[in-house]
Amino acid sequence: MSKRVRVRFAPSPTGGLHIGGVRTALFNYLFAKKHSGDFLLRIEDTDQTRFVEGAEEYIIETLKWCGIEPNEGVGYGGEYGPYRQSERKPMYRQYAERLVEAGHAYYAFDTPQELEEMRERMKAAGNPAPQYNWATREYMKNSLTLPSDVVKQKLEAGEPHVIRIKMPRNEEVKFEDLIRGWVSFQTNQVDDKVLLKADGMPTYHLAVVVDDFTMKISHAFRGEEWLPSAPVHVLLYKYLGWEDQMPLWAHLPLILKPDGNGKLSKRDGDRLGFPVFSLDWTTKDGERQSGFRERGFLPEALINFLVLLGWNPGIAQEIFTLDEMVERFDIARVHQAGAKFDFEKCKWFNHQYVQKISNSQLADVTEKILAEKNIKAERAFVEHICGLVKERCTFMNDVWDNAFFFFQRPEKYDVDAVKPKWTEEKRQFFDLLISRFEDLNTWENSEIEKVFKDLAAEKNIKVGELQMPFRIMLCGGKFGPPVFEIAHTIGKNETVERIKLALTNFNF
RNA sequence: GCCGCGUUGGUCAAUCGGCUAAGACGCCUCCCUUUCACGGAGGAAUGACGGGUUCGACUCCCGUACGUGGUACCA
Repeated sequence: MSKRVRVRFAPSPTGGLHIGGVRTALFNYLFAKKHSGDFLLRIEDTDQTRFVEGAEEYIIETLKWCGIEPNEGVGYGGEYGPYRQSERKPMYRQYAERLVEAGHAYYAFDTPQELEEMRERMKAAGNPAPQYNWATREYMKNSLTLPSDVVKQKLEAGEPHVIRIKMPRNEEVKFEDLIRGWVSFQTNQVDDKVLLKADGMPTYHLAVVVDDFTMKISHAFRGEEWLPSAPVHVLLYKYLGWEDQMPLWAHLPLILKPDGNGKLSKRDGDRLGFPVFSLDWTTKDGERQSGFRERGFLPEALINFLVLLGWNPGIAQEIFTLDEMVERFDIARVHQAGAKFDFEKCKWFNHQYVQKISNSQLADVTEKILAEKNIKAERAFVEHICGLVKERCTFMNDVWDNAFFFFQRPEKYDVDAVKPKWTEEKRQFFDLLISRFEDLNTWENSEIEKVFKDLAAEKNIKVGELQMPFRIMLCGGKFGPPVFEIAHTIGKNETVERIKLALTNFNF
């Protein structure tokens, strides 16, 4: 009987949540649902200097928007709280001290300056990345080098100190990663990580194992950037006597920049013109970072795109509902290699999903844009327009760009599309067309087309040669739904007015 | 530098020792449409390199190269 599946998404509230975080949350969610387990949200706010107001709410809102809500944790309650690490502060120290007593950790009194000096000295001696480890700790101020009475005295005097893990010498630490298989490390290569900081807060290393253990986490998924410190966590489970309760690890591949090298960062969005955050976010410096939601993405599309970045069910199908993802998801099929973010493909997914959406939903978004432009329109009309141009929309807020001419007359004309083939005969055709249109009693699509084509035949001009100028008169450019559909939709009077207006402008 | 992880078309990727190497995005051509888009039909484009193991290697092993991550009292 295996234990209940409990997974957690544990972000730090340091700003907007970028899509790498969203994907980590998604994989956790899918795994939890797949195994009828729990999905919890834990906030890792142990670094008080990096805490950002509002970031926690942002994370919760993102999860809600994406439809991958936790069922336990910050904002959701549960039996294993508190779920904010800052609120758990009092419980970490005892574990760190337990480790000290057992000889697996020690007090270190080195000041930041002393640490800096040590590093400078080592660098000067040719070590590019000095560590506080099995070798250097011998020369530092800690409970391993200082006489015990001095240590006791410092502790009692309340001298600032940290607790560091004492990495063993010449040992191999290995564990089986759900995605990568067996991974092993030599302890000599790992430094004596700080477990408890001078301010009494735990570092990530201590907090993640204490919390995962006490919250009964069964599977721990996190980004690949954590792999190098995994041996510290594995050892901590061992030293704390929780080895048999250690969650199964899975280190997720990174999401990389579309161009060049490195992992996707906040900067790449601005540089290449696409969002990397879930929602719009304004930093306290007033810097605005755009989000997928405001950009016009549908959460289902974003999720669908993200689930396939680093995971593949092995079938040709690419469009999945959340339920289908849950059904097919398998952590063992997550890739080992990082994946480059491809905005074109991301847009394709959104286009697919926009096509499925109702005209009414599209109209909701479009009405807001119309309101901003002070344009009033009947709801039914807006919905009809949305239906007409939907297939041309990649984003939810694309309707205006594809349909503005239904709401206002063109402000300029694509003269290059008309001028070269414009003739006096064509002008006469349109003059006549105006009166033919005015004589019409009804204004049906087919009827408009018939009148237009009959007149073209009378004047012996090819219909195709006339349709383009007609389109330019109505829309201003070479785009949009079928012309007769446009004429029908804007109505007879407006159509006639636009022809007249265009004719006065077509002076070539 | 050291350590970890990785490497199938431009990108996402299938393949679990039998490959004439799927599919999707993007790109190109054609058809539809005398617009744009959608849709349809085609096309170009891939196993980093070198050694093994094997009847047979994209698949397994080793080395090299390259990429990526870590190397903080940040997560």
